Order: sequence, then structure tokens, then C-alpha cells
Amino acid sequence: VLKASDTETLRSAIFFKSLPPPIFERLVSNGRVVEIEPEQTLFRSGDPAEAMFAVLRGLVKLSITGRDGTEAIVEIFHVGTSFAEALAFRRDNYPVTATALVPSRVFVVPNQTIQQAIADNPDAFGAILGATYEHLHKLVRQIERLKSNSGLERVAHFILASTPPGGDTGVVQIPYKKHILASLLGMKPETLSRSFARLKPYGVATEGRQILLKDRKALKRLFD
Amino acid sequence: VLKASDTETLRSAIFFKSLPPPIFERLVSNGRVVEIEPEQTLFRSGDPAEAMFAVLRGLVKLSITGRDGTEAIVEIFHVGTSFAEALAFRRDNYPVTATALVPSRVFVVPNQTIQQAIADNPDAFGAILGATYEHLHKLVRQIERLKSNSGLERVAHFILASTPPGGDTGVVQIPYKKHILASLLGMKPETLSRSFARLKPYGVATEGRQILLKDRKALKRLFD
DNA sequence: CGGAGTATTGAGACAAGTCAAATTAGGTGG
DNA sequence: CCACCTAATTTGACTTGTCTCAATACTCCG
Repeated sequence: VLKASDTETLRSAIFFKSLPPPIFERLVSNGRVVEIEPEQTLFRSGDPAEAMFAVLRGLVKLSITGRDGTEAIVEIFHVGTSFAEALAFRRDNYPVTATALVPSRVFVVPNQTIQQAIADNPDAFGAILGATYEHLHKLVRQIERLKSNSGLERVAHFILASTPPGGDTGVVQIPYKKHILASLLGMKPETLSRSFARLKPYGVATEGRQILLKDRKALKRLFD
Repeated sequence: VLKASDTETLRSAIFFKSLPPPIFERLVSNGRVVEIEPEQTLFRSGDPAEAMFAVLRGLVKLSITGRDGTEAIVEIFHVGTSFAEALAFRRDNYPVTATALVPSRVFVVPNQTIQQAIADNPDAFGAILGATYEHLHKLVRQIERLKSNSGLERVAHFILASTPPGGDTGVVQIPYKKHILASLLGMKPETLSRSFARLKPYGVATEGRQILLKDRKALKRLFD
């Protein structure tokens, strides 16, 4: 079920491309492909961890649902990114739930495969640890933003981060519903809506799921 | 400079005790001890990563200072915990600043030592990756709290987490200044102060840096 | 052309931040 | 040991930000 295009995607995926070629081949030939529809899950919080995942097509969110039913989105993974690598070496449960946001194609590598591959070729250890560290670092920066920036600033940062640093202008196509973005940024949908409105003076306009940025420098100035 | 008591502390430290004995010995004999005073740093954000650290005595905070000068505390490490393990295998910079909160004694293991030890004995992979995963998981839970709980709830959670789950009553000795706790919880000192006041009806009383919890169940009820 | 779900807007309540003042705690030298 | 000075913490008054609930407008399909 693994198409040639899938292999190409993996070959350029952050984690997989840092693997030594023999390991890469091994994971590719021992993994499987899963197709999931929006709202379907790869795993749920509390399930025993059995595999790591790489997104071949689509978008996958990792979220935690509190006992009161409110969902907090921790991270969203797009094509070429992978998650749950660090769990490959632990007998543990997934701490989050992985759900497709759009129809998605995901490559699944069983933990056992990874364990064996690493045992045979310890050079790949750096790749696993590197990928895990990248997640760690990303989460640290997110915590910093949640603690020291307002909702408005987090929205502004999202726009700036979704737009190439060089240009003076930019367009961001939000690939999911706005309440998803709101949850990712740690605010309510209404607040996100009002934030976009408040960013108009900074050259931000929204058209449905499209954000138009007229003046990148002006938006950056919000942080002073 | 490594005292017998230091070795004992390391032997019971989360990360070190999960190491195979030969690796443990090697790290212990190749590391060094550093004493730092409050406000002194082990490293600053942006410095090239050279070592990993384990706290032998005292408290070390990891923080990020934004360009506007405001500091966000990401995590606080106490005796027996370690940090920066994942950086041992990367040529990268520290993403945060490590500062002592009280007079502290820290064990420092150069990255090279760790790299060599692991190369010789790949069994220790699990230990490094496990420690890194623990951090990752902790940060995920923190993000969830920041996104879905109010300041008041985060304070309540801090008290509950600082107190043994069994008992009905408890005492928490905050080991640092309150503005540090405020920053750790992502709020202003004034707000923390008012939060404690608002928790009085839930059986929480403060006496300086001491928090007295009269009724654990009552406080838990805040989350319903 | 509905109609369900999604997004925006409005009004008011509540939470958190700011600035300033008052109080309390800690540490130092007499 | 106490007085005193400084810094930490609390409290007050006010502003601003965010949430809630409700109503309206908009989209996207079927």
C-alpha cells in the first residue's frame, strides 16, 4: 500500500531524512499506510503506545480533552512531520489523542521495528533524539508565548510564522476551521475573530480562511 | 570535588538511576560539580550547548527572556532532576537560560562524555530518550493547563500537585519568592496574591511562603 | 433553494493586568 | 536584640482583555 510518492515524501521528511539509509529502508518496508477521515483518530489519550507516525498527506492534531470535555490542541502536524517517536522505546500510553483534521494519509511504524533497527544500527539514535528534541523545543517556545504574550500577540505571531520572513506582504491559507486555530492559540473562537478585527490597523485582513497581510513590518511592530 | 553524598544523590536521581551501571560510573567520574549562587547562571539562551546537568542541591529555573525584557519561567528543577540531556547529541545552542534560585550544587556532564559513553554502550539510549520524553510530556501537560485552565485553577493545581494525593490536609512550603511562582504559573504576582485570597473558601490559607490546605477534596471540587 | 454548521458581532460579566500605595518580611549594622 | 532599611507582598482602584451567552450573518453543500 506504500506508493512511490509516499516514499518520496518520507525521503524529504524531517525525521526520516536524518536516518542512515539502511534504517530508512527498513522502516519504510516494515511500516504501513493508514488513511483516515476528519474526526477519526490514530490513537487516543491513554491507549498503549504501539507505533510512531509520519504524515504523508493531510493534517493531524494532537489534543488533550479535560474531564470537563474541553479540548486543548497541543500541536498540529502537517505533511513531512512525524510524532510519537520518543514513545518507541517506552512501554507507556499516549498522553494525547491524534485526530485527522482533513482526509489524511499517515505512515505508521511499529515500535518494535524501530527498536530493532536502532539496536542493529545505533547511528540512528541521533535521529530519534533529534526529532524528540525538536518537539521539546517547539513546546518550550509555545509555553513562552502562552505565558508572556496576549491573545492578540499570539495571533500576530501565528501570521508572521506562517508567512515567509523575507517578503513585505503575505497570504496565509488557514487549512482548518477557525475554532481549531483558536484552540491551538489558546483562546475562544469569538476572541480569535475579534483579534483579527483588532489587527486591521496593522495591515491584516481576513477573507474566509484566508489571511491577507499587507505590511509585515507593521505587524512586527506590534511586539514593541 | 565530588562528595560521597553527591554520588548518592545521583544514584537516586531519575535519570542517572536508569543508566546501566558502567555508564553511570563513567558519567560520574567524568563530570564535575559546580556551585552557583542565586541569580548566577549555568548557561544562557543562545550559548552553545556543552553539557547536561543534574541538580545535587538547590533549585534551578529554566527561563526565556523576551526582547521586551519580561521573563517567562518554563520549568524549575529540584534535587535529583536533570536537564539538557537531549542536547548532548546536537551541535546546537541552549534555547533557555538556566539560573539558580537558591544556592545550588549542580553536576555537569560534558556532551562528549555522554556521546562516547553511549557509543560504547547503546543500552543507555533508553535512559536518555526516556528522560527527554519525560520533559516533553511535562511540557505537554503544562500547555494543556495554560490553554484550558484559568489562573485560579492553575494555582489550585499547583497546590494539589505539591501535596501528597492520599491525605485530606497538607502543607506546601514554596521554596522561592512568590513572583517566581507567579511567572511559573503564567501570571502576575498581584494576580497570584489575589488567587490565594480567592482560594480561602476552598480551604487554602497562606502564611508567608507556606500554604496550608485544610481540605484537599474541597479544593479538588474547584475543577468541576 | 434551503439548512446545518461556521463565523462574526453585540452586550454584559468576569478575569487579569497596571499603577500606586500600604503593609509586611528579611537582612544588616549598631 | 533591636532599629532600620530595603525588598517583597498585599491591597485598592481602575483599565483592559477574555469569556459567555445570544443573536445575526455567512458558507458550503446537498
